[in-house]
Amino acid sequence: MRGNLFAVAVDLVVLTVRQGVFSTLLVRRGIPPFEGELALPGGFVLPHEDLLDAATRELSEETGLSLRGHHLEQLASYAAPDRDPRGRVLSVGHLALVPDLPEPQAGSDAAGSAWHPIAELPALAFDHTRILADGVERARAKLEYTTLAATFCPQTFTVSQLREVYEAVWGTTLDPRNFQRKVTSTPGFLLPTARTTSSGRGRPAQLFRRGNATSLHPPMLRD
Amino acid sequence: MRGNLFAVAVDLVVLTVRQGVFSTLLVRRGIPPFEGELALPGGFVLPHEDLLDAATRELSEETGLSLRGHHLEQLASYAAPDRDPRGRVLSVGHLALVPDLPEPQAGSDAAGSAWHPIAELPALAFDHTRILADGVERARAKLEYTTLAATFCPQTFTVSQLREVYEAVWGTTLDPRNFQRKVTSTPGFLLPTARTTSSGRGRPAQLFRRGNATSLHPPMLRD
DNA sequence: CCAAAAGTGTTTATAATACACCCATGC
DNA sequence: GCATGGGTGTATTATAAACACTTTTGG
Repeated sequence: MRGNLFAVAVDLVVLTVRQGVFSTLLVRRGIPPFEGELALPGGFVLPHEDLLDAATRELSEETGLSLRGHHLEQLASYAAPDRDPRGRVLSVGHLALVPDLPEPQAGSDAAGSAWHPIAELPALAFDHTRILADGVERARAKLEYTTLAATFCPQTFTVSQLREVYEAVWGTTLDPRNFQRKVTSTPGFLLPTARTTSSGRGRPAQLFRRGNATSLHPPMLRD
Repeated sequence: MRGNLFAVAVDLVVLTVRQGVFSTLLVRRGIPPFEGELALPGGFVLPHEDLLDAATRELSEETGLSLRGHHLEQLASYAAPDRDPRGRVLSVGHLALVPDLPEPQAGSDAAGSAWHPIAELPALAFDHTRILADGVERARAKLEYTTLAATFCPQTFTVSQLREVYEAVWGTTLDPRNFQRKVTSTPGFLLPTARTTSSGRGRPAQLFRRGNATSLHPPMLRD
């Protein structure tokens, strides 16, 4: 085997919708390089570790948040020769879509972490601005023709909550009545629950769980 | 920097349509491990090399084929701890979509290479069966909602040639008349040329070049 | 003239949009 | 009762599919 060795890291684009705002999780770096700057959560892969395991572990270590039961997929790899001042580092970007989680806690290598609105992003360390942009683009594209929007909702949710996800991610407004028909008539998108919401004004809404369908024909948004 | 070092390789899923058959390029390995078995073209990334450059170089070295001017994109990374008997190797899979190219030539580390129909694939070395399956799936998905089908065609081509690409990749038949209207009425898909085909039976067809549009609304195939 | 492939027009089915309307609850 | 959000029905419009038909070449 040729001796051109790389360090391999994972970085995470963790996206959510909280209070109607499409947001991502950023850490304040506690160690060099880029100490004190904002970055995606992430770190090096261990010798016998799988990539997805590494992503889950690093997020837990740096923010205290667990990805158990939430959507996690590989995004892309970034390997420009000069992307890390420490040497040749290939980073495998990951995309996680989660519901509104608890506030993150500071952990190893991170001075702290917090949710930031996608609409007003600061500059990030390394090439993380690009990785984040790729993750946001992928998330928006996937919402369009899959049922992944429901991964932003709690375990049970109403049609309105689901609609607010689309509206937050795309910055559009959708007709509540046509939206309702669209999602309830798509087989496998929503699993009906016997329960309804009791809180709030107006007629109580039915609660649903995520269905097992993945693809969405036709797409949710037309250009 | 922690000392968990990986070798990094690139592997290529090179797809084309030749004589109406959706096909991929495979090499016969000339060195261990898996010597003598079929595999995707690929190899290790050099110390200061970018991933796309490495993919282009390795394909050229192993098959003599050039990707200049053709579609090449990153597919995904594969890093299961035991995927390579030589040690920890992360491979970045790539997807290339090319027109009907010349026959490949044997090169370094490869005893030979040839086009194989996607419909009747042999077992491959390493986890290359999985990488190839992911590449084919991605290509099929992208044809549906992008204008990438034209990357399988020569520099100038007719509407019929383009239709044959869709039919070969998906194994369906499409109505030539509706297809014609669909692609010619999509802005930026096809750039008209002054020339027409002179060969063949029937009315000569107009020749087109690839347009600069990328996305295709609405998608070409409905489920 | 005939066969074959290119390309156009028109009808029909289907699906998306707009929006009027009714329902169930809190106050 | 009335405001508020949930949910259904329906007319209109846009789009896709089916297919009859015309065009232009080779033999």
